[in-house]
Amino acid sequence: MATSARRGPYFCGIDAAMDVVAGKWKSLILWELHHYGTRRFAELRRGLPGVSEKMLIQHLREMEEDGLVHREVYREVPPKVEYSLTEHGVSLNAALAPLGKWGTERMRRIGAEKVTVNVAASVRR
Amino acid sequence: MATSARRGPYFCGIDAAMDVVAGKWKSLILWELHHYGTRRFAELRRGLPGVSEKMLIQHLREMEEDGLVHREVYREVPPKVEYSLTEHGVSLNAALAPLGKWGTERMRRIGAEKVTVNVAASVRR
DNA sequence: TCGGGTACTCACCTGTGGGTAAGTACGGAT
DNA sequence: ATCCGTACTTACCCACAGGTGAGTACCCGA
Repeated sequence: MATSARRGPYFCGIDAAMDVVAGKWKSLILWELHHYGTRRFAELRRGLPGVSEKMLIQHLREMEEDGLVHREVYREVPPKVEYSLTEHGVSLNAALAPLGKWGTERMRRIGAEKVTVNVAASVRR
Repeated sequence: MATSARRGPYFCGIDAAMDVVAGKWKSLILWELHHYGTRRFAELRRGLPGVSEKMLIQHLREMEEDGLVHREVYREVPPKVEYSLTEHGVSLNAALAPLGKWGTERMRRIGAEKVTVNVAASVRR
């Protein structure tokens, strides 16, 4: 994978911000961590119906590199790892809030559906 | 191309907003149109050093579909087309402002460079 | 007459983002 | 004895985002 850069050069601030948020699940991870404060790997996986474990880890690692996410490992058996937002992650999440509002408004306008979380299915597997 | 959907379903507002902004140049087009009010195709191309004409058009068409951009054609020779933001485009741009600030701060933190616009080169070709 | 500028369209190609599926090491429950 | 759950890692595969380069129809300036 060679741990892609995400260090510019950028055209502008939006460009730089989009770079760390780009990725199918990153904004959702951000939201999930903000909402719950602290989450374990499997909790995140269940909270984001449809993520593959590979992408979840990859995104978490990148967000850690980018200083958005803190990773706390408890040397236990079975393994336990807790993820949480750093100060930068929290501020990024705050900066995304107006965008979220705009998006919600857009969903209303175009009558988009929300993802139907088939809880039964996602728990089953 | 089959004009991809961008109509959800979405997990949340951010998801819905990211969907219309996703694309290497869209946020920059938004900024450019916001800054200048109205821009012609070739002006945009020159304003975004590195865009391919194909992507510029494709993005503009999608943003028009999404109701962010207005396209005004003047039936002249040589052709003249003016692009500008719609009300929704303007509000999206406003919603992106805090994100832009955050990104600018991040650039400062990590010491990222700005894209060096080699004007000579981009004019030459 | 040639080149450059307008705004595109079309065909082709490649890199990579993201998905699938299996494997690992360990303990507890059934 | 087997399966489930923890948190991953690895290998493989494919769709598609985005780039390249050429073509179009017209006019203007050198």
